This record gives sequence, structure tokens and C-alpha cells, in this order.
Amino acid sequence: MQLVQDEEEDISVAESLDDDGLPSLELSPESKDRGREQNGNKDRVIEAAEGSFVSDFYRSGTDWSCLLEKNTQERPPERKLKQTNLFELWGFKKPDDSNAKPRVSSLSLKRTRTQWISVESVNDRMNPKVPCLGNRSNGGGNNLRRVCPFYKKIPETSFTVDAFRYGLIEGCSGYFLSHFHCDHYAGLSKRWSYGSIYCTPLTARLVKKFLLVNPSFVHPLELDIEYVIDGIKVTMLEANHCPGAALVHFRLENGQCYLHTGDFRACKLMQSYPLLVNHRVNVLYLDTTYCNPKYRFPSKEDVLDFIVKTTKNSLKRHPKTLIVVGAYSIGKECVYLAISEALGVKIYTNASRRRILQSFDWTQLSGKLCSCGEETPLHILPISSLRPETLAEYLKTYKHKFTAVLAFRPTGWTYSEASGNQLDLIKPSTRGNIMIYGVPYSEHSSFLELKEFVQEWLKVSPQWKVSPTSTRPRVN
DNA sequence: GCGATCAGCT
DNA sequence: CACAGCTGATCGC
Repeated sequence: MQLVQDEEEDISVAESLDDDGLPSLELSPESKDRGREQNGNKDRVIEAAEGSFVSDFYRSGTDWSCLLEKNTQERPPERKLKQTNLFELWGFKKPDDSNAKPRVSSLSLKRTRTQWISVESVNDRMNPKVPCLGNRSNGGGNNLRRVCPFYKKIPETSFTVDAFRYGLIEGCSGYFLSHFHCDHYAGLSKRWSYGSIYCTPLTARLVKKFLLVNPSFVHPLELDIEYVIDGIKVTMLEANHCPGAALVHFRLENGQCYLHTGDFRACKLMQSYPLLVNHRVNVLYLDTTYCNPKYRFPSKEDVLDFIVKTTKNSLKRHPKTLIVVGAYSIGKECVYLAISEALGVKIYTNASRRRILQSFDWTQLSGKLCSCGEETPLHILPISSLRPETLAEYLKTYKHKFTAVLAFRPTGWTYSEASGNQLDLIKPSTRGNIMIYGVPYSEHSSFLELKEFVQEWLKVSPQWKVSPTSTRPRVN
């Protein structure tokens, strides 16, 4: 998602706002009467300059053709998507003072539920493709290559974020990687040769070790240190997502600031990041995975307490219980670290995951890993194997040591509507001696956390005020 | 055969 | 549903 800031001296990216706080399509006096709402239905006419940020912003919601190169044979999927006014969704009301300049002025979404957004499709598979010329594109039965969407490009720079699957991107010399999850690094391999890759040191180690990318392309940037790259000031900030994940902050020579959150979980601590407190952000690219009021989940700490308490209770009743935590390749480490510390037990997982976890260089984690499943009641398995049949099979291999399984599946999706914020209401699914808890341990922001994150910028801008309305998103 | 990429699936 | 993959088919080399 992007928030565009209104600054009269910076018209190239941050055009003026309309009454909804969305980027205005009125770029010149001649086009003053164009780009207005149509039919009272908030469908917008695309009149802005071809290829401009505003043009792409709106086109992406209704028409994929802006992402297509000329002469393409492939038609984009027909979808009726609209830019949603997040200010409205979050209940922020624009005041009457028409002279006021908001600190952040417009929003567009990145990856969220498709029924009420906008920019990015569920994943890149929905993006249009163009015929592949020169660069090979083997596999999958066609000769098409995807085109980098505008919202992965940082305006007025030669930088992109998480855009590795598009081959060589014209005008891009710096490819930023926000974190080491496959949907973000897709396209990176040992054959990468399209330009410099910037990421945190931890992510850099993983990229070199597991994707075998030529180290000469990989440039680690320490958190909280401002680097000057191609004349742009760049700072990586802790994203509170998975290990090595970063928000990327860009400050241009003309004063424009852009913040790309990658995937992140907004928290109070972020409100103290000096770069975010002291500087306006003109365009904000935001992770809106749970940008719907129905997603309410507790703090990580509360969930960890619940997991530890549940584990202790189980072991008290059934000392021969095997504790299983489901996890992706990286992420959710705090869940099993908390159990490990509370019970004073080691952590078993297979060799390939141990190799990844050891690459973090976290001594408090590495020291707790062990290579023998009999040695500890705490095992880490891929989240996909947290099914009763699979766990029953797994238990068989340790039948002399363990007689029951207590498993935790940590994700934000399992926790939304009915149970609200009451952890104690979570009911496990039980089959025989296998018990599986879906726990609301999320590494993405909840709706409220997203709202509060954005609100920080609005606060310092007195012309915006918070309205207690409960505006719901439009559902198509 | 190998590595990369795709659709389908969860 | 959507996240962050996983699997198997298919392609170029």
C-alpha cells in the first residue's frame, strides 16, 4: 500500500488530494475537470500522465494493461478491482480546513484480500506476462515473462523492492530484498546477474548460503544505519516479522521520503524509530495482509504465555506428550524458544532446518538445537505436516518415548471472528491422542496495529482527526 | 539429467 | 480466504 504525501513543491509523485484523501488525477489546469469521480460510483477516469504514479495507482485497481508491455499477446485477467480509501476504512476523517496539508495523503494497498482492494493480485501468478525475448523463461509450458508492477518500484530512484522474478528491470540498479521468504525472493538463484542486491546481514547470509547467489551481488546493510546508495539515503529498520526482515526507508536528495514495509508487524516500538518520528513519509508501501477489522489477535507475548501454560498443563496430565510446533522455513522461532526456555528442554528439528536456524547466528537459539528427536519432547515440523494423520505417523517413530502429541499451528488466519481476543476460548482439534491448537501468533500486523501505525503520521498533522466511525470495507 | 518455472493444492 | 510454501509436470539446456 502507498500513502502519498501532498507537497506543492513535489508534484512529480505526490499530486494533490481529492476529497477522499486519494491522489488527485488533476495534473494540470487543463485536466482540472478530468479525473473526477464518475457516476457517483467512485470509479475514476484515468487521465493522469501515462506511466505516472497516480496513473498506475488507479489503473492497477481496474485495469492491468498498465503493467503490460507493448505488442503483448497475453490478455490480463478481467477483474473489477477498486482502490479503497483506507483513511475512510480506518475511520480517519478529513477536516473542513481545505488549506491543511496532511502528512500522508493517500493510500494504496499491497497484497490483501481481493474483494476490496486494489493493487497487487493474490500473488504474481495473476500478473500479466509478456513474450520472453532473449532471457530464457523455461518451465511451465510457455515463453512468457512477468512484468515488474509499478508498486515494486521506488519512484525517482533506480531501486525496486522484492522484484527478482522479472529478469532485468529497465532502469533498476538496486534490488532490495525485504526478507527471506520465498514469495519475496522468488527468482533469486545462483544465476542472478541483474544487479546489486541489498538486504540485512542475516538475509544476506541466507541468500548466499541457500540460494547460492554470487556473493559479489549481495550487499548487506546493517539495521538503523543510513547508507548512501546512488545518491539516495537508505536505512533498513527492524520489521518485527521474521529474522532478518526489514522496513526499507528511502530519503531522496529532493527531500522525498519513501517507506517500504515489506512484511511487518507494526508495534509501539516502531513509533520511536527516529526516521519515522522525525521525518515525513511521502509514499508508504504497506503490508496489509490483515487489513480487515475482523482480524483481531492478541500480542505475541499473550499468545506465548498461553502456549507455555497449555504446554505445562498437558505435560502435567500426560508426561509422555510430544510437543510439536509448526513453522515455515524461517519465522515463529519465538514460539519454540519460549517453550524451550519455560520447560528447560532442547529443540529438535531436522538437519535442513537446523542449517537454516544456525545461519541466524543467534547463540541463544543455536545452543538449544539438538539432532536427536529422542533427546527432547519439543519438535519443530513444517506447518504443512500439522495434520492428525501425519502427526500420528510421526508419533509412531517415537512410540517408546512419547504416547501423545500436543501441536501448535501459529498463524493469524486461524483467529479472527468468533473468538475475538479471548485466548482461553481457543478449542483444539483432537483426534485420539493427537491434539492440535491453532494459535493466533501472527508475524503480520492486525487491522488495529496497521491503523495505529498509519495514525502516527496523521497525529502530527492536526488537519487530520480520528473519527470513531466503523466504516466497513466495500465487499464486491 | 539438471535446474528453473509453472499450475495446483493446502 | 491468504501465507509461505510443497509437489509434480514441463520446459530449455
